[in-house]
Amino acid sequence: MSLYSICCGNFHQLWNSIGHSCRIRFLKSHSRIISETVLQNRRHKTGPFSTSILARSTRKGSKQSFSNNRHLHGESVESSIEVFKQSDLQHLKSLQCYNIEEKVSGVKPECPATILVFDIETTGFSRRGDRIIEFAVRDLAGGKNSTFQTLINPERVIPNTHIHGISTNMVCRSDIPRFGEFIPILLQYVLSRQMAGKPVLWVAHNGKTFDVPFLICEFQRCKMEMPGDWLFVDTLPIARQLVDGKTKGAATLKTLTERYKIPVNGDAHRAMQDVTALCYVLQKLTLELKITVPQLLENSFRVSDVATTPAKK
DNA sequence: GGCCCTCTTTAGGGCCTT
Repeated sequence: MSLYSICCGNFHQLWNSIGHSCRIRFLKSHSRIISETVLQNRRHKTGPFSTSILARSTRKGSKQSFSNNRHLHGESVESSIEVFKQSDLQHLKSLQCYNIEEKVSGVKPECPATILVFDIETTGFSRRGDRIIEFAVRDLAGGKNSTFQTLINPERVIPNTHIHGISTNMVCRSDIPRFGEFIPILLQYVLSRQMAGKPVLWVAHNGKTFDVPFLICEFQRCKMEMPGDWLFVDTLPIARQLVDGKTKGAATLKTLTERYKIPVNGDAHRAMQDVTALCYVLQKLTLELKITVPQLLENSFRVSDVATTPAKK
């Protein structure tokens, strides 16, 4: 099971929706309209395919590696034509072979997890002294209500408006939820997206040392616990398998969007814009490094794996 | 501030996030 097979139709939508990102201030979901092109393509597709390939990290000294097995579906490849370069498609098609088991059963394998790409905006870099002021997430499965974003009231002056454009007056209002009020809404949203008996896989860029510890500290400050079936993946070490990690700026989200020629519109450093960009980057990274969803799960980390210090009282 | 790399490990510096 690859991200390709999960997201092709959704990424097709993403591609078409760039420039039409959510501008919702508080808890309004963003619906997806299924493309007629994708639907038409799917009507003419053959059964599912899968293949096994050898994939190794080429970055010297990299400690993170992903083993093999990728699964592709004919419909995924075909419906992604408008999203990917012809060279990418040729690469994918060259990997295809019949999976007898799937062909006989005719059952399309389900994704082993709900994959949620997310990003936060904060009042600064310190998870102890700063606060989250915006949260955005996109479910790679797509469909209705697949995106969700909200501003969050930090109950303090925002010193870095020049970074994200979010001012104190925008969030320090009675109609903007505090993080403690936001948590149950987030939990309810995630539950609405979660498949029974399967984990939730959160994806963020530099999430291991920034987004996830920030979230954990906010949960702790509100005396709440994260669900035990939440797993996390950081795209930064994955990207560093492809680029020179010692070169300044080589693995930033901005550089990666430029590397893959991903058009980025809208306000810079806003959470949903970065989420949309990261969705594309994730797809491209996993394609280039031949990383499957099971491999992402195998290399994910849990809350207990993140070193955090208590939030300041 | 954690992670990673190296001119390292008895340390120091750069990257990445807002």
